[in-house]
Amino acid sequence: MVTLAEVAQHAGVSASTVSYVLSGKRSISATTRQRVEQSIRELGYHPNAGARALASNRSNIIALMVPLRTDMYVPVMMEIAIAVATAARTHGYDVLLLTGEEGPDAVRRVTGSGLADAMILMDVQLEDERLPLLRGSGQPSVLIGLPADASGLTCVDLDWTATGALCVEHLAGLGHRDVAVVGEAPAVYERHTGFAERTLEGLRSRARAAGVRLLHRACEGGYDAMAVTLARILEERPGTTGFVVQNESAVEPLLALLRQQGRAVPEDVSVVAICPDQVAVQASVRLTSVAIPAQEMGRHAVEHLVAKLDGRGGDEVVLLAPELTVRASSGPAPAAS
Amino acid sequence: MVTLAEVAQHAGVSASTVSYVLSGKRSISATTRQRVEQSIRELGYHPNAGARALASNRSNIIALMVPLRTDMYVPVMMEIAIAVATAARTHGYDVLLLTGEEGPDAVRRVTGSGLADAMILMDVQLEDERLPLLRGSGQPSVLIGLPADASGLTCVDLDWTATGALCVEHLAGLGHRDVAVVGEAPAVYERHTGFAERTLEGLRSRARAAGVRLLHRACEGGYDAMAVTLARILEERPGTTGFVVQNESAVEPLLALLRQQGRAVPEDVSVVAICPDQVAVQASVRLTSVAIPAQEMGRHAVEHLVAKLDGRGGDEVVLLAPELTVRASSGPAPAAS
DNA sequence: AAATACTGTCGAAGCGCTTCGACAGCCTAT
DNA sequence: ATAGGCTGTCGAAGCGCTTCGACAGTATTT
Repeated sequence: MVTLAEVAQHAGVSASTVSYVLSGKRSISATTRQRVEQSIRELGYHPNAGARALASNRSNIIALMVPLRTDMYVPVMMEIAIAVATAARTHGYDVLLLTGEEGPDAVRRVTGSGLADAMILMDVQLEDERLPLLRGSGQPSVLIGLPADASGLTCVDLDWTATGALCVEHLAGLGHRDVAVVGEAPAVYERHTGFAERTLEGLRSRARAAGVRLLHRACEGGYDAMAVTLARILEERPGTTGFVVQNESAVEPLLALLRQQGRAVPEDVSVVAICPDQVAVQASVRLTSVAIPAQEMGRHAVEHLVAKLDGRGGDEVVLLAPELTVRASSGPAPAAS
Repeated sequence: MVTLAEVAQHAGVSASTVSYVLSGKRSISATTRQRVEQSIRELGYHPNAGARALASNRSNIIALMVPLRTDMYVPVMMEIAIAVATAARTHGYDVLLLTGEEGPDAVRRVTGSGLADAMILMDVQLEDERLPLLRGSGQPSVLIGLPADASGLTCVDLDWTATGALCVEHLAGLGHRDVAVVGEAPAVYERHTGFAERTLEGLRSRARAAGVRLLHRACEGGYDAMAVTLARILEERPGTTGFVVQNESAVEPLLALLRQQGRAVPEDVSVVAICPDQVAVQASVRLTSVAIPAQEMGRHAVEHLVAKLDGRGGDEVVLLAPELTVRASSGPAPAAS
């Protein structure tokens, strides 16, 4: 293992000079700099992470806490995680992957040990037990998701309320008067996941304003669960002509079931999905959808975190505006029978 | 930030004693141990990761390199990543998330800086440019995936050759004589990803042995691409009654297309998928499938890595035996028309 | 020409921990 | 009783880096 001292000796300068070349914190003459850089290259020197962290009190690591459960949105999580890792690297940070398993303890551990300089939390609940700790620790952090009380915290999220409203607006504009919402698994609502509840809120309030009857049903996803859910929806509201689906694993089953029942999409029934674009275009019918901008959320989170670490910018809630893309799954409501 | 020295003072012992209590590397009397542990709790002490890494030359971090591209198997990747993180924690390790983006440089960086004690590589190509580096670095590592030359390396993977064989065997046993394989995206084959090529090998050799005609087509996935692929398959082999699908995003489109063409599953056509169980049971037809044991692979990788770090066990190739679960998508071949 | 301000470099201290050798006190075997 | 072996604890060195203050040398100002 090559050390700073060896580089210094090889270049004929002192260790501190090499350090300053590396960090740029003091001016160094061009000739010295070049000589040092040359030595670094020749020797294949890499600064030792531990020593650096100890001396500078900075680890250059960002902790990313992902949910352990894989009952929802796996590809979205993955996309965010990769976006975070990639964005972090462009700022010289590495990413430590924490699973939700340890829960709040992980926050304590990472904060206490100086393992990471900052944290990004995903899958935030409305009342999340990690938040008091985070507020108390003084550790820079960004949430992906929006808790009930965001004071003193920086959050990045899609504007789910607006997302819900947008879906209803689209369907209402096409003349649909009975709209059913196929939601996430019941467990998601039970643990008061912000995005699910907010979407519902947006759906409902816009439905009220637009005179649309709205029926919401949680759904586990998968073919069988969707079959049951659909049957119950149609029993209760036989005149349903519009569907909003916020559950990736219910989309394809729903389309299959509708087809099977002889309901044509979009002629008889319109479907709007809330899902990543990739899912929307790969479905058996190109779906009109509101995209979940996973990459953008990950990138935003990192940018804000880095800003905080650099002493720029403070707490803030960033809500990304939803965008609805019209594809082949939605059209005018059929003439009332 | 509480330090070792403060704990020592609080407990009325020397710093080294506290250190030995923590590491258990020397015997400590019960009373002293308890007093120290008490102080640690009272003060809320957490060892500083950087200092520890510097002094012990061990970071207690495992680097996990995941592919950047998300063109395949995203949920599988995520599941492996989470399994790795979880398993690593039970051994006292944290996981650093590296994306493939940096490529071989990431290996150099992590190895050189002592950021991580070991690496796990995913998405290994048959001829992977990271491998020579890894061999040279002497850094303990485990691959998830199997390169062409595994000498001097530890690898964990599903036995894809056997997986392919198993699929054909199942269909052949049911009397199918014309089997089509819907594979991964062409790019996956072009970059010589081990699992894809090995599966094909297994499919082909067993088909030959069983007298089954096999037609393989790469497929991007998604509805449109699957439609084109299916049309070409049926044009070339109109008598096809069995399908093997190794592409998550082609499964549901294929089922939809078959339905649409009036081909009943499993009466007219049998489908065997290679996918995680969760996908198989959530599909619109419960799929006969060979499971991809993501969790198990992640766990195995960590166990082997930890063994290496502890000086136990050496290089080894672990191939997990595939298991085929019969569900509702496969049945006897229809009587020849 | 003297005073002042930069610029570029160095030496040394110190970050918080692990670990080695030393050693005091005690127990066991001769 | 004495040598030898354990046990439990301590002090000190050192891991590789950053950073502060010092300072020599040169440039700028008065």
